[in-house]
This record gives sequence, C-alpha cells and structure tokens, in this order.
Amino acid sequence: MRIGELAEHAGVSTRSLRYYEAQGLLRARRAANGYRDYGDEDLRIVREIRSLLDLGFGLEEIRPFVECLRDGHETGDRCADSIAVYRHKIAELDACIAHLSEVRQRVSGQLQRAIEVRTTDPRCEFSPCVSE
Amino acid sequence: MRIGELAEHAGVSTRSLRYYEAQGLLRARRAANGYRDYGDEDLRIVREIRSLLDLGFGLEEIRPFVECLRDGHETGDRCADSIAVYRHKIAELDACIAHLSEVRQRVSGQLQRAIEVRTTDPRCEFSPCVSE
DNA sequence: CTAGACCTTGACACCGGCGTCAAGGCCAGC
DNA sequence: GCTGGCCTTGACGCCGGTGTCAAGGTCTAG
Repeated sequence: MRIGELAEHAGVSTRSLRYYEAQGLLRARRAANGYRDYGDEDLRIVREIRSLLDLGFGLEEIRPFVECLRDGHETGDRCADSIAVYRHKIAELDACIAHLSEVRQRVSGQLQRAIEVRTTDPRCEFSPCVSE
Repeated sequence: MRIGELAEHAGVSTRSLRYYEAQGLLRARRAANGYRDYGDEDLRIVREIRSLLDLGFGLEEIRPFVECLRDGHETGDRCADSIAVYRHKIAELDACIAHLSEVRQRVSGQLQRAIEVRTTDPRCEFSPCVSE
C-alpha cells in the first residue's frame, strides 16, 4: 500500500502520515523506487492515532498506544502505559473542566454586576441599556 | 511614567506592554528623547488587560473593554460591546466545558473497558494486571 | 569621561499538527 | 517520447502571547 492509498483508507492527508513518521509513530518499508510501502497493521495504527487525536490526545501521549499495537496486542490500550495515559488524561480533563467552570462563574458574575450597574447608571436613562 | 515603571506597577513585562501597543490596545505619548510616556489611565488599562487575559480572553476580545475605559467609563465592562463579549465568552465556555465533559466520558469508558479486558486476558495470568 | 541602568526598534524562538508550495524522481498509458 | 498522476525531501506559515538577544541611543552619578 502506498502513502496515497493509506491516506485515503484512513481519511487523513499524506502530509499527516509523513508527520507521524517523522515523530516516530509510523514506520514504513521502502519499495525499490523509494516509495513508502505500508501494510494492514499500519492502517490500524493510523486509525488508532486518529481516534486518539480526535479525543484531544497529543502525539506524545499516543505513542504508548502505537507501541502497544505494534507489540501485537489487539487494541492499543491493552498495555499498562496506555492505561496510565488514560488516567493521566482524565485527571487533566477534570482539572481543565474545573478551571473553566470557575472562570465561567467569574465571568458570569462580572456580567451580572456590569448589567446591574448599567441599569442604574444615570447616563443610561435615555438610552437602551439592557435589551441588547 | 516610563515603560519600566508602568511594567512594574502593573506586574507585566515591558515586552508585553510594547506588544499591547503594537496590537493597538495601548497608546503612549513620547517624551522628547523618544521614550514612551504613560499616565495613570494607562495603568488602569493595563490592569484591565491583564485581568481579562488571566480569565482567558484574547487581546481581540479585550479591545472593547479598553475602548470603553478610554471613553471615560469607570470600568471596562460598562459598554454594550464589552457585555456582548462577556456573553459570547460564557457561551464559548459552556460549549468547551460540554465538549470536555463528553470527551471525559468517552475516555473514562475506554479506560473501564481496557481494564476489564486486561483482567480477563489469559496472557495476564502470571503478571500483575490491575494494580498499577 | 565613563560605567551602567534605562530606553529604542527589529527579529527569531516557542508550541503542535498540519497546509501548502517548490523542485525533482518514477511510472503507466497513449 | 510525452503527459499527468503519483511519489520524494525540504522548508515556510499559522496562531498568540511572550522570552530573549542584538545593536544602538539617552541620561545620571561618580
């Protein structure tokens, strides 16, 4: 399978595939003419990469999953390192969500206060202050 | 007030101040020798910029707040444009939080499934599968 | 006069996953 | 042999706020 075919099967650009290779996540045999040559396992690897990227993982975090697949496991998350990445990501997500929630509270409070001030501001008595 | 003093009072780097100016958020009179010269109003503007940046606003979003302050209002959020930015940001935060929550659910599900598979995988009968 | 603390503009680096263009090699069909 | 579609490597751009370095001007205290 050449790079264009793999790209089409996996639904990614050839640029991305070369990038994954540059990052050490993908390896390719070379045909006699220098073209990259991929097998079915590589398609599974790329699919694993894509689904994790879509979930918000970075390529560095995805590395253990790829190694796990390459070790012959049926899925990339069957190895301890991958599990650890899952746990780490969940903690990260929790922290991020908590942070955003607090920010949301703060902004919401600012908004309330700003609206109240505007409705009582004498300079607003002849202009529409609330509706917008 | 020169740029170093303003930076110290506001707790930011001079680099940042020059950047805010390049983005059109800060304006400076120039002394005879070419040095930037700031007033107290500029300090308030920089403080506004910082607190909004810390909340996760981008400089473009902060622009209305600065203009509001420059229009002579007591706070940067007393103008309709600023209020609109608040609302927009809250919606953005809600969307982001919702997205992250869903991702968290998905990752959490993957983790559960992966752990279950590992505990029943025959290859694990001689190795510690769960504890890590 | 000079050291040194301030100021000036300009420009590169970072991060991460690509898009995109350039210049060139390989190969199948006409 | 030529066209066109695939492939190769290399390199720049993006985004956003800032660190950092360079090369030079300004001013003050000793």
